[in-house]
Amino acid sequence: MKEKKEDRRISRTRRLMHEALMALIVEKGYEAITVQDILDRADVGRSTFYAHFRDKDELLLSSFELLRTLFEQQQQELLASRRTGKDPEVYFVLELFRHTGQHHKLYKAIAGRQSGEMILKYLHRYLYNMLIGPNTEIMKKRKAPPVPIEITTHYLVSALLSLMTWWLDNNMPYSPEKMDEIFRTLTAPTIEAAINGSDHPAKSPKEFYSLFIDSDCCPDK
Amino acid sequence: MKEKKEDRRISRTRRLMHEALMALIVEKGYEAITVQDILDRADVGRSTFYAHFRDKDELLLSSFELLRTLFEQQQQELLASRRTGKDPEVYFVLELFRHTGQHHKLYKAIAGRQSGEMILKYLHRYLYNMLIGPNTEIMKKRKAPPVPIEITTHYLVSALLSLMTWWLDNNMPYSPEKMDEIFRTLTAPTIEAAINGSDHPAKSPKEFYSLFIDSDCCPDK
DNA sequence: TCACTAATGAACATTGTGTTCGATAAAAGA
DNA sequence: TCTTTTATCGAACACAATGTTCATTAGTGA
Repeated sequence: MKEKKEDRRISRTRRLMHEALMALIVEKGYEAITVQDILDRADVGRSTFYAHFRDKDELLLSSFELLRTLFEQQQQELLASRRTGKDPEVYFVLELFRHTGQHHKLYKAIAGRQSGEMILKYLHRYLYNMLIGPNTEIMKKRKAPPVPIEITTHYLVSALLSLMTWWLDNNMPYSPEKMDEIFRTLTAPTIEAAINGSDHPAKSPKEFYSLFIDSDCCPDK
Repeated sequence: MKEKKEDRRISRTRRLMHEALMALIVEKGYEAITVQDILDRADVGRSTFYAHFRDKDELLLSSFELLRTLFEQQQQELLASRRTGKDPEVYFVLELFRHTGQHHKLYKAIAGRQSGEMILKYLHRYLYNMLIGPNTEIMKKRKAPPVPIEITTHYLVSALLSLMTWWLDNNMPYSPEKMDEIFRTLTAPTIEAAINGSDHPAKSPKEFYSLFIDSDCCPDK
């Protein structure tokens, strides 16, 4: 059943503070926000703030946790509802882009350019830990990879986050489905090369740079 | 030749402040540093600091510019010395990894985990602007790419920076040459797919995820 | 040597932080 | 509805850090 023990005043205060923070991040960027700004916007007393959170960072982290829980619950429901269907798969990255599109205002405040650096590091670690287990499992059954698994995982998480923040910071000019397709286009060949092993070895520097430089010579400056 | 107009006291003071900042970043992280910390470490007066820099950020940015100038000068010299040789190519990413290895203490302070988020954004923009021009040039001569060039460029810069910071934060367990090879292994197939156009279209989500899930059937083809 | 100017250090106003506590108002429980 | 509980208020406080000012000191270049 419901664990509805929480005082109405508590939820109200916390909601007001979270809303104030989200609005302020979009307006002036996380670093520039003072606790006083949050108090004024949320119309909440100073001591009330410190009764709930140690500081600004803890409030932001709490907002992030709220969003993460929302996403994970939705994933669970999706997984349950599809278990009986013909296609039981839930594609993590696609669903993440969809969830981001659905709650883009929250995501923009929490994971966008204006948010605190701390959150992006936290997100990175969260996704990294999510991937490193399965990835290591896979590696046990394959031949030795040309690139260490920790690096590949780190790389893939950075790649996903870079697409995500680009998308948010450019006001989401593409659909979640398109972004997922872009992600797959950009990373699939990398994954095949780095995890499953490639038929051909790495290109030499010369070959590699010719991808950029085009047939004419002349490296810039 | 020399523009040696600068007062010895000025260079001395600036050097002391830069050194103090670098040491403090490694010790306690950029965000935790106060101006007072820098003054104590550099043994410099309060008003002297503000005579040189508006704030902490400007000092860090100045350190970054020093390093960037060092790198660019070295690149110019390298380019000049090799112009007469048999291999006139200077490979940017390889040279960047080499320079990083050579000055790893500075790079770790300025571009590592402990540094300010601001600098990484700055670096990202710097590298992005460096690549977006040539990339767009190339695109004019090719067929329409499956992924917009801005996204691919953003993606590649993030990928390079993620490898760079991983390398620094893990005490550089590989040689610059190895890191360059890893970079090429991970990005070359992506570049071919995204910039030069791919023979085969993006994998479907199902195919894509089977790269990870490692079902019994083999995801070749 | 001398004119110049960078560095000093102490004082100061200002802003933001985080804590405390009695009074008040709103909620939960009977 | 009445009572008990407790979250919030608001004002005061000590503290830490910022950024400015200015008269004084001392190092520099010519």
